[in-house]
Amino acid sequence: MAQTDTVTRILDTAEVLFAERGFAETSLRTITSKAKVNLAAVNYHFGSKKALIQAVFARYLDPFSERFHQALDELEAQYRGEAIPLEVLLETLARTVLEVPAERNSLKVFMRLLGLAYTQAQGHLRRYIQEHYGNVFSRFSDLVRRATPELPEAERFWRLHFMLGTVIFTLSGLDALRDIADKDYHEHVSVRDLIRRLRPVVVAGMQAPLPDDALKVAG
Amino acid sequence: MAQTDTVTRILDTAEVLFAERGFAETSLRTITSKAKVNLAAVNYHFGSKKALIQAVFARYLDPFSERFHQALDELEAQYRGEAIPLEVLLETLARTVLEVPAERNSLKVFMRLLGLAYTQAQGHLRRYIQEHYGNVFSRFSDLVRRATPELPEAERFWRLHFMLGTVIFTLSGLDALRDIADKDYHEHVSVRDLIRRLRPVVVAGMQAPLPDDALKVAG
DNA sequence: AATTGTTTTAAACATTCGTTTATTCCACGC
DNA sequence: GCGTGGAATAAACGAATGTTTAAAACAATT
Repeated sequence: MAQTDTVTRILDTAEVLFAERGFAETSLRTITSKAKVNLAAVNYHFGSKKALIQAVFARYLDPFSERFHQALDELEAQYRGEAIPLEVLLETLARTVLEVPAERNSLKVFMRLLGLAYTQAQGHLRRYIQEHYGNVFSRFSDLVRRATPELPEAERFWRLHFMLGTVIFTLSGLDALRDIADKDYHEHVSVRDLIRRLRPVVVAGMQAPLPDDALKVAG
Repeated sequence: MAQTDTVTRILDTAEVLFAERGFAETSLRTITSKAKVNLAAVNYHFGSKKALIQAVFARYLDPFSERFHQALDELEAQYRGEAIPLEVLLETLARTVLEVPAERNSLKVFMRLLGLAYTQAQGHLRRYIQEHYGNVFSRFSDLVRRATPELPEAERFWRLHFMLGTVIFTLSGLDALRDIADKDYHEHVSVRDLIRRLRPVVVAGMQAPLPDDALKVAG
């Protein structure tokens, strides 16, 4: 075995560079030279750049998916058919998201990658994620439905994505925002600190009063 | 003058392609061929691809900035030194954002571009926007401060960006989300409809209770 | 009609990219 | 020791990119 496995070194380097610059802006040559690995190694071990991108995501999402399913199993057993409160669901989601990358101290990278998955073109990535991890989102989404029976179907769908936007946007653009915050408010925030701030905002957003029906149909 | 001005045709085509695929993924050859314009025209009229990207943004943000300043002038005159209520500020912001691209029916494109400006690498773009339009944000941000005196400085800063994330993330990923919503809920939403849904969520998020101080200092 | 300055055009340029090839290296089993 | 097979390497390939060049086309002025 080399000093560290070549595959691991590629993944470690790639995820950081992808998170910093995006996929198209990160060349295989940049990755392999920074990882001190031969250029051809990526195609040898992963097959293509697309496959490397997917592998980077899988390394986070596989453990996340497994742990989150497990955590939801426990919650469902605990609540025995009753609806699980929204705060508990959100808390569990947050805890799992925090746990997974904690071992490698890469929470920031993970968040940024999630943001990229949504905003970057890369149709193959969206398909890959949808195909491999769509059921986790479905399950969570069903539980949220039972926790917020007062919300109309569509309203809940949109609010979930509003909140997803809040979290991913903030945490994925964290570095830039933190620079401003440091400068203007002399208060250095950690990711965990931010999540503490996010919680009441997300809960309040989900439970906001329904919009009035004016202008319901519009062009 | 050609059928339509070459510069305009380039801008019209570029903004749509940028919004669809991002900046790095859109080549000058794709733009110029779709715009039925010679490849060299971009470098002749704009100087470089970077300058073209900035010009695309300026065409939206210049009118936006002007109108928004003007709207805030009127509000300040109307409230004569009193604090302008948060709802009014948000309403004014939303109205201006809706007005600017309305003339070209390009609200979706505008929103997507805003999202890209935040999430794509393109350091030059962030610098350009900060430099040219930073004062509009500052002014708005000051008015929000006066409207929410109960919020600690830093908390308000972060909540503003939480809400910015909600809006930009949702509207810039609109097409993908709308596909799902159409399929699952048979309810087709317009951008204006979404903004109607967004309003109570944003207001509630800004006015959410403060987070408890547990774990205030964390790694 | 000739001249001027601007715009358009086709072609080439120099890089950079992802991928492939052919070779070398190296550990392991026989 | 020898051969075998997986891994690493250097080099090249073909395609695509942003940019530049130099000539042609055009419009307006005198």
